[in-house]
Amino acid sequence: MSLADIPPPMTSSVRHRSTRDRPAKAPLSEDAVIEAALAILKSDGLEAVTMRRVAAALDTGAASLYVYVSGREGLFQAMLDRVTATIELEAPDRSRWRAQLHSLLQRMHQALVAHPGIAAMTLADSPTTDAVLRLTENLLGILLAGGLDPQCAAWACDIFVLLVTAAAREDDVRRARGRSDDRPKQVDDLYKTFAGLPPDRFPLIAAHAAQMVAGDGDERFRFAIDVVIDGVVARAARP
Amino acid sequence: MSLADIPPPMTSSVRHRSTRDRPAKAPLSEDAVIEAALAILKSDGLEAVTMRRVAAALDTGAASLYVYVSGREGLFQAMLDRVTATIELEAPDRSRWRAQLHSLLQRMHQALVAHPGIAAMTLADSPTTDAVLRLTENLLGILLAGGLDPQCAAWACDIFVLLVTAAAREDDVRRARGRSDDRPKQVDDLYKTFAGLPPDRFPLIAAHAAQMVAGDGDERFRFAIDVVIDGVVARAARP
DNA sequence: GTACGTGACGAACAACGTTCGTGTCAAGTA
DNA sequence: TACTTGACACGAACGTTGTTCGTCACGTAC
Repeated sequence: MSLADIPPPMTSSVRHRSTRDRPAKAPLSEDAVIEAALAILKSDGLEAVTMRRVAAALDTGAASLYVYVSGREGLFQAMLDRVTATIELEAPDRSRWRAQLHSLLQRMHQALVAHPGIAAMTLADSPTTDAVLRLTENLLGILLAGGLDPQCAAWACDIFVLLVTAAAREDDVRRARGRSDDRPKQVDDLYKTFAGLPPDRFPLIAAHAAQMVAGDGDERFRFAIDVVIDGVVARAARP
Repeated sequence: MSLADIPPPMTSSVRHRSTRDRPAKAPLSEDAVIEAALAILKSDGLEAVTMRRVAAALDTGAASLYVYVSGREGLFQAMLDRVTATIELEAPDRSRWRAQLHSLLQRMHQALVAHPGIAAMTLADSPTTDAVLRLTENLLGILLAGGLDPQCAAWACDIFVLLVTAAAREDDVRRARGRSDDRPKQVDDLYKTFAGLPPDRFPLIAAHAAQMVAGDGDERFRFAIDVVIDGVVARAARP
C-alpha cells in the first residue's frame, strides 16, 4: 500500500557502498557461511555470531544467508556438525580399548576447545546428524570392544559425551572471563575466595580450598574420564 | 513469598490505561521480581523470561526492574540462587554416606527439573553465591565422610554437579520438544531413527537401538551417579 | 501547606532475527 | 544476436529484545 517509496538513496556515492557492483565475487554457499561463522566464533565467541555479522564477513546482507541456512539455530547445528566431522575416529581394538577411549575423548575435547563457545550448543541432546552419529558409533564400538554389556555401553556413551562437552564449556567460561593469559590470577582469585570463607559456615571448602581449585582443565578432564571408566568397569565385573 | 499474587488483573472492572493510576500497589522488591520471573520460567520456559514480560507480570515497566536487578543475566543468577536455596541439606553421616549422596543429588535434580530451563544457567561454572556454597560444602562433606581423599572429593564434587545439571538439562530439552505427555512417542521416534540406520555404516547403533533409548531420565541419572561413585571408590581403594 | 527525595514510569536507542519485494546477473533459447 | 527466464543477492522494513535517561508522581517530614 504505502509504497510511496522514497527514491533518493544516494546512488551517486563514489564509494561502492553496495556489494553488488563489485567486479567479481565468490558465490555464497552453505560451506562459506559456516566457515565464516566459525571464524567469528573462534575470534569473538558464540554471542558474536549474529546473522548480520556473518553476512558482513561475507560482504553481503543478512537476508542472503537464509538461502543456505535455515536460521541462526540451524547455522549453529551446522557449525557443530562441521566441527564434529573433524574429529578423527579409529577402529576399535579389543586389546587397547582403554587407550583408544582416552584418545578419542581427548580429540573430542580438543575439537570443542578449539572452537570456544561451540560446546554450548548441547551435543548432549544428541542431534542425529551424520557426523554425530559416526562419532557415537565409534564411541559405542570402543566400549563394546572393552567388554561392556550393551546397556552399560549405551548409557556410558551419554555420560562420556556429557563430560566432554561440560569440560569444554568450563574451559570456555574460564577463558571468556579472563582475557588472554591471566589464568593463574583467575585461579588465585577463586582460591582466595574459598580460603577466605568463614570457617564456621564453610569449614570444608575453606580447609580444602587448594584442592578445590587444583588442576587445569585437562587434568580435571582426565580424572573425570578415568573415574567413569573405573566405575563402568567395576560395574561390569560385578555379578 | 507466595507466587500466587502474580496475576491480580481482574480485580478492577476496567483496564487501567496506565499502571500509574492504580490506587495502591504492592511495592516492588528483588524478591517480587525473582518470584515473578520464576513463575514465568515454570510456565513458559527460559526464553520467555524477558525483562518486559517479568515487568508486565508485576504490572509495571521493564525499566523498573533495574532498580532491584542488575540486568537479565543478574536476574538469572538470582533465580538460580533462589532455587538452589530450596534444596534441603543434611549432616554428613559416615555410616550412610552413599545413601546421603544419592538423596542429596536426587533432591538437586528434582529442584532443577521443577524449574525447567534453569539448568541451562550453568551451575557448573560455580558461582560463589551463598546457596551454592552451602550446597558445595554439604556435598564435599558427604564425600569426605565417605573416606575419599580431599583431592578426589573436590574433583568429584565438580563431576556430580555436572551430572546433575546435565541430566536436568536433558530433561528440559525432552520436555520442551514434546509438549505434555507424548514422551513414549518421542522415544519411539528416536528408536526408529536409530534402528533404521543403514547397518553397513552404523551397525552398532542400529543393533543396540533399544539400549540407546532405554530408561527414563531418572533411571539414566541414577546409573550415572552410581557409576561415578563406583569409580571414585575404586580409585580410593587403589594404592 | 509546602518542600523534598525516592523510585516508578514512558519513551527512546541500538541491535537482534527474520521476511518480503525488488533488482540484477548469467545461462538457455530462438 | 536478441530475448526470456529463473535463481539468487540485496535493501528495507517489522517486530522483539535488553538497557538507559529524564521526568514526574507520591508519601513523608517539616
